[in-house]
Amino acid sequence: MAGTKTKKSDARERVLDVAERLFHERGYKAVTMRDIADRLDIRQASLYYHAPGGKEELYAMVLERSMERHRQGLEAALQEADPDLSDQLRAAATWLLSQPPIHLSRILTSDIPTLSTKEVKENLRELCYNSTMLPIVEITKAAKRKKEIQSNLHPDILAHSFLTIVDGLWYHAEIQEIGGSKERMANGMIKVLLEGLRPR
Amino acid sequence: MAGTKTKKSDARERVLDVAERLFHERGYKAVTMRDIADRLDIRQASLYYHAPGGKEELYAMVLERSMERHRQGLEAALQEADPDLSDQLRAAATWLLSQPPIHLSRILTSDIPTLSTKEVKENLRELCYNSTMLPIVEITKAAKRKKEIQSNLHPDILAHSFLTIVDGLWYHAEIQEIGGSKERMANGMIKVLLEGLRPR
DNA sequence: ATTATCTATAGATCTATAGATAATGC
DNA sequence: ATTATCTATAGATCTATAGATAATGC
Repeated sequence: MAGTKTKKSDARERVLDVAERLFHERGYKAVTMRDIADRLDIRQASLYYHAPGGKEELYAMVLERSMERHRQGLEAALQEADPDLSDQLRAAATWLLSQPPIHLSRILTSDIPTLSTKEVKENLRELCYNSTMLPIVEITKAAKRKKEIQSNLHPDILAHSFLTIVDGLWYHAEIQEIGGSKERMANGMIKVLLEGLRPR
Repeated sequence: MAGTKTKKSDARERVLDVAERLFHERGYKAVTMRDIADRLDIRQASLYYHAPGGKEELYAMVLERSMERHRQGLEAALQEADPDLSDQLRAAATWLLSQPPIHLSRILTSDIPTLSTKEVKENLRELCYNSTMLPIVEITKAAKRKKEIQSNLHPDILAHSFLTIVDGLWYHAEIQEIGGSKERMANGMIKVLLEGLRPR
């Protein structure tokens, strides 16, 4: 009698999975409730059972779930990795590349701003920050304390740059075989960030 | 009799100005023809005089014009700057920050993919590449030839990363006073890319 | 004649609501 | 009773077309 089925709500998870895929791939406005329903082989109206608040609520649920997953994944990856920044960044990149691309900059500058309620927007923005940027900010701060790195740049800028760089790797990997796997590219970019392009 | 007015078509330029502003700010799908018309204080249908092909054509015209401007601006900035990479990148960043943010990654991964004709998509993608990435790719290649830098990363990845980093500075500058102007942040990030975060 | 607008409107699409139906679990 | 779907449809919004109008430039 191993419980093979429906822990709590199987249908709900399927809806969120498909919605997440589409929202993250195309952006909030480019996805219709019908697109999501079609992929689930259900009727568009049926989505309102899972998200009575409509499309905005569905998007918020999706973003909350995926950000929470990233927060946990990043923190776990960082705890397991060696304490030096190079390994930490590699571990973070490995986690990020094990998941679908976030498109963080689009989420922050396009998707969230089109939502209608100020409060939801602010909550989601903060959630994005805490889940993706904060973990990276923390390790750069720690590295700075240990004199491992030296920079007068604001840690937020470093963290944001790191995340958008990793996001960008998906694009290159899709467009053409540019030279190796995403993970190799990530390692190369991390080396650049730490050692610089100029020969030492 | 200094010709103060309408060189060729004043109205057309105004339409493209407003459309560019909105499309680049919010993304293709989040902007309606009505949004654009409202800002111009004209009727929505009047836009079809300037863009008979409709919204997609208007977007293509906007993107073509703005990419062409960036190509020229970047090339001019790079020619005037010192030949060493540090100055070249600073000049590029200064130009980019003198213009509204491009949101290049969103254009490439969200806006262009939602267009309907394959040919238009491919042309616009190529135009984006040639106008923004190619100039940066060229200077990194030249720097590599001169042994100024050393890296086995694909130049496209470096160029793309550079552009999305600069794009990201707008976000930080908007959100809160993080520590200085965008130009200062750009210089800081360029220094990181060249010298690395680790103390030399 | 050309340029740049307008009004009116068709047709498509999209979100959302109301209420019915069927299956499962107590 | 709860869960998860369905049908039918209202209402809003959005793109696009047809044809009229007014000003300007030859």
